[in-house]
Formats: sequence, C-alpha cells, structure tokens
Amino acid sequence: MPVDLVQVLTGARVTALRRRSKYILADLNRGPSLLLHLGMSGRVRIEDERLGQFHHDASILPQHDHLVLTTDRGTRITLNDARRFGAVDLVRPGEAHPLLAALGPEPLGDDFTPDRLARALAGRALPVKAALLDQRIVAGLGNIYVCEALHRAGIHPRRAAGRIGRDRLARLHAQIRAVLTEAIAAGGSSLRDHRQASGELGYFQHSFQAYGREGKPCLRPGCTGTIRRIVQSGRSTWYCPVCQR
DNA sequence: ATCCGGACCTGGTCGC
DNA sequence: TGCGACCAGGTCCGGA
Repeated sequence: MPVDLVQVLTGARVTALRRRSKYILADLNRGPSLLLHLGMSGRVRIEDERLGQFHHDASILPQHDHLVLTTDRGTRITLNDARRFGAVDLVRPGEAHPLLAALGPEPLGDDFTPDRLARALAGRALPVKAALLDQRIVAGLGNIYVCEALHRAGIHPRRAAGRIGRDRLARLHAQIRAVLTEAIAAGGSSLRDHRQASGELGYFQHSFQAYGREGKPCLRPGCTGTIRRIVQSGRSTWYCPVCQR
C-alpha cells in the first residue's frame, strides 16, 4: 500500500470507475487513480450509515478489513481480503504502471481477434491452459473461464499452445468471448464469496460444463466422456478426455 | 526467452 | 472435538 494513500484520497472525489483486466480503477478529480485487485478472496463491502449499516466504529477493524473509505455522504467502502493476495496502489496520470504495463488485450474488446490470439500463441510450447491464464496473452481470464472455454472449444488443456489449427483457434476465440459474455449476464460465478455489486449471488456456476465436475458426465451433446481433474502448474484443470483433443 | 514450480496467505472441508 | 491433509476464483519470482 503506497505511503501517501491517505493524503491522496482525503478530500478527493471519484470521477469514474473503470476496469482493466482484473484491476478496478477509481479515477479521482485530482492526481492519481486508485487501483484495486481483489486477488482470490478480496471483497468490497459498501455500507450506508443512514441505513444503519455501520455495525462498528471505523477505528475498530473487523478481521481482514484492510482499507476503509468513508464518504461525506455517510457511505463506508471497505476492502476485506482474508488471504491478502489482492493489491491496493496508486496510478499516476500517464504512468505505465508495472501491474498494468504488460497486460494483453481485453477478451471482449475489438483488438482481441483470432489473428492476434494466433500470433500470441505461435511457436509456444506451453500448454494452452497455461497460455490462457497468462495475462500478457489475453487479460482477464481466470481458472474457471479458461476451463470452460477450452471445453466448449473441444481443445485439450495440455495441447501445446502453438499447435492449434486455425479453425480450432477461431473456435477457441469465439468460445472465450461467449463464455465471458454469458457469465457476465448471469452475474458471475458465486462459488464462495463472489457477489454482484448489488449484493445478489451470481448464478453462472449452474452453467459450468467442466469446472469442478470431476467424475461427472460430460455435458456435450452426444459425448459419453467423464470429466477429469488434472493439475497444471499448480492449478486444477477440469476437462473431458473424450471430446477435448 | 520460455517454462515450471514454489511462494505468498487464510480459511473451509474432509477423513481419521 | 482435534488434527493434519488438501483445496481454493491470482500473480510474481527465480531457477533450469
């Protein structure tokens, strides 16, 4: 956490909220932007004094509350992160921030094209699963949506990233976009902690075809496979050994 | 340069 | 009830 965080934030007004990859950015009416990452277990709690939601004094921090912002309208915004894998930082105007500098294209943006994906993967020997988790290749995919996109595209997670044919790469590109679009529409995937900004649970977890389904039948129409779990660079991968090649 | 394994943390669940 | 093993939605770093 930057040493001048309190000085920068005190009295500042948030003029815009943005997102880049998995980073939340709050632009201020002066100086730097506030950068947040929720890591694996981070959450933002928003409470309103007028609704009686201040259950404790701001000087007494409940466990794993790391940052408390209080507005002059009686709203309290708290960053809670049990595992502390998240990040809080300031981004100076015009700065190439180290956490943002190397990020690849937004998967739902215009510059994420099948061609660009092909160029990023060309010649690479690492498993396509690992490549899609690399935020320099495409920014914003995590374990769930990589598993789901590979299953939908019928591509084996261990396949070398540079050895996927053009047509199948186009299918992968399309399925990355499709799964993200559907998941966003469903409010995300609530496994444990995730909530929508409204506080409602997301419900895309009910649409998983692969993630977390070890030993269950593959849901691709006509496929008789059983979902298997393997570990790749320390992360679980779920896939169907019959229809993912 | 590329790839992989380990490190960073805490908490929940499960089997004994 | 207690205890250890294992698992978790992410990312960075160092060694091979």
